[in-house]
Amino acid sequence: MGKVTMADVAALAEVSKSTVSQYMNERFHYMSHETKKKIERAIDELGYSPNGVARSLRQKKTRTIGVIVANILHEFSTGIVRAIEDTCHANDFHVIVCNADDQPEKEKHYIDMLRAKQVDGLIVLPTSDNQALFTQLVEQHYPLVFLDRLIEDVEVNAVLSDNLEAVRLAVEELVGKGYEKIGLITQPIKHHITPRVERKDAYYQVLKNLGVHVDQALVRSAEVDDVQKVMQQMMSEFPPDAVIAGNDRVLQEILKYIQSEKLFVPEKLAVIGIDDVSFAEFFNPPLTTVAQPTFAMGRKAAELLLAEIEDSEQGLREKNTYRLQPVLKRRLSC
Amino acid sequence: MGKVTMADVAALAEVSKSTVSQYMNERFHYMSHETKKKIERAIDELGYSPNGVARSLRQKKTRTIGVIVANILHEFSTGIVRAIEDTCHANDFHVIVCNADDQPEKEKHYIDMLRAKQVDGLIVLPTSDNQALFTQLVEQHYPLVFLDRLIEDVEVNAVLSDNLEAVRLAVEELVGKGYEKIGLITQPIKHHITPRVERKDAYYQVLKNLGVHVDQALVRSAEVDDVQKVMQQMMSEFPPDAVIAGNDRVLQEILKYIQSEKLFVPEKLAVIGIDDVSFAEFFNPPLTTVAQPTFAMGRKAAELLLAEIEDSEQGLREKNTYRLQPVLKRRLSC
DNA sequence: CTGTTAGCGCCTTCAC
DNA sequence: GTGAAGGCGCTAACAG
Repeated sequence: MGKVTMADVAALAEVSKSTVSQYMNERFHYMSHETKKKIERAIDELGYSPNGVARSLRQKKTRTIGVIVANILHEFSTGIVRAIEDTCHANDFHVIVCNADDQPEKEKHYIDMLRAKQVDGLIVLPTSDNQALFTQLVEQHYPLVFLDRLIEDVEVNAVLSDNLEAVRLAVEELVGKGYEKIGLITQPIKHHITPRVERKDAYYQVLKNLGVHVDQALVRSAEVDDVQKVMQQMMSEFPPDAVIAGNDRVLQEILKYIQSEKLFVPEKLAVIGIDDVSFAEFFNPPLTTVAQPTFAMGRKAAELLLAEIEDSEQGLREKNTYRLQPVLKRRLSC
Repeated sequence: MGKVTMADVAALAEVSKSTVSQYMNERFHYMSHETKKKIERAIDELGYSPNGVARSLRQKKTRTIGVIVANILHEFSTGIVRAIEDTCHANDFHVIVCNADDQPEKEKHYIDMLRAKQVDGLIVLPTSDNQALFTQLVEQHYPLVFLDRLIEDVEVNAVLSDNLEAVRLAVEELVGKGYEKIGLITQPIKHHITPRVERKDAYYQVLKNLGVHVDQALVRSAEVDDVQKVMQQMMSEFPPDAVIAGNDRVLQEILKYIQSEKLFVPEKLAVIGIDDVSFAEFFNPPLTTVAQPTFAMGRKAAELLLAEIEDSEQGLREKNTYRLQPVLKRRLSC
């Protein structure tokens, strides 16, 4: 019943609070079978359940972590969050999820609130170049892991997908099938949004290695709302025979464009998306994609964070960036 | 940092802890401008930030709520969670999200953990008929709101979509367009999974009102993994000319079946989904759906819960079930 | 094996 | 206007 305290249990069981505490923490090395029974009885007679806040205050551990994503509505974030939650649950941790919506102030605000709440650590998909803030966290040895994105000069463990490999898979698939004018559309390239930068760079690099000429007109970046317009332009000015969607959001916009123009896929335009999407399998036609290992990424990040939390030494170790491998899902859109 | 306490601030500002406390809580009714300044200075000199855990212990409020969904990977839950998070954030609350995966034990475990953590309230999409547990919470006046599903005899505020109306919109649209053999596929009907029950009942009722004969062969329930098989059977034994997907998961399976059989939609089979899905708009053909007001539902639930939390009187008021209105999204699949 | 003591960091009367 | 004292519920030495 909420307001039953350890003292009540102790009183009823006729022992002291500390004995009850021992019991609760399963430290009954030498506890007599008898007192154990008495305490047991008292506990369920009163319906006692320990107050986690008091314990947290005492132990300076909350067994809670914070996760800051851009927007949980994005499939990628959802997968990440689910994986983190699972991993934490397995370790008796809880997760507070926050949506920063790519707003630096919101991100900062959440970080402040979470720290005030004494969460034991943070997994963040940094939505902004909030360098100073993160540097400060690092200096204070606050357990922190980055996911999907990196921030320069902030030394933390980070989990990313191998973006070069993702693009390589996509491009080689396309080139292998004989496509020659391969477009790439990404969201706006901003310095700190690692996947966009890396994928674009990879695109050039892979095509170069393959000896394929790249026309600048085929490489475009745009806000989600402008993707259809950009597609339109590209198709009329310098029509590609295949297009790579830089991520799931872009893919959706490309599909809207295709739908509105009633373009045949892949005959008129082949499509390949980076990021697997829930509807890829039964889309018409089924969509070939490069799936990021979302689940594995979330789990890895959670594992790294929990390790940092449980082992304070860990905080001093060298930090790494882990690259997880994407996989090509061959379907029929190219 | 982090270990700076109110005492430190008090010492540096040369006032007492309580004065600092007053300051932190903006209770400077009569505080001299001077001490205010001193405290201010001390605070940012030390980079002080109050310890939420200690405050929570003292105030018996954590400004955190728990949300238990079946699985955050489902679009419906994602939307709900996002709306809840937004509403809570606007009120300076945090949200701990848990995935019960339709497992009663997991649900119970989460509820226990969350209560131990002293969360101020719970929003749950009850995944199981854990009646006793919920009844107990209600008796203890623990702030609790149900979402999407109801549990008999548990008197709490609940937010559901108007399932009768949702089905009515779908059926009338179909009948209006001249379809005569309208199938319905839902996940297994279990007593406590309100939307499934209500939608199926509504289907019968609406068709009856319209004077349309219903053939039992057209009404099927199946686990997600069996939906394709059931479609197969239905199409060969008693082919409908239109099918209503009882929810988003079922819709996806129906679409897989359609994809694998290369059926033309809507010529060969019209499709209408209850639950809007992210890809409906650009699917081929664009899918007509009945959208549940996911966002509004989440927000409403959060508002009800926060009201219960902030106003203890509220807990004694009569509880209601709020029905939010779905809307038909006319596209081209029927 | 169990009890005593002393806080964790904050808030809140109640004096001064 | 400000300070002193006590306590929220639990844990961790240290005695016994």
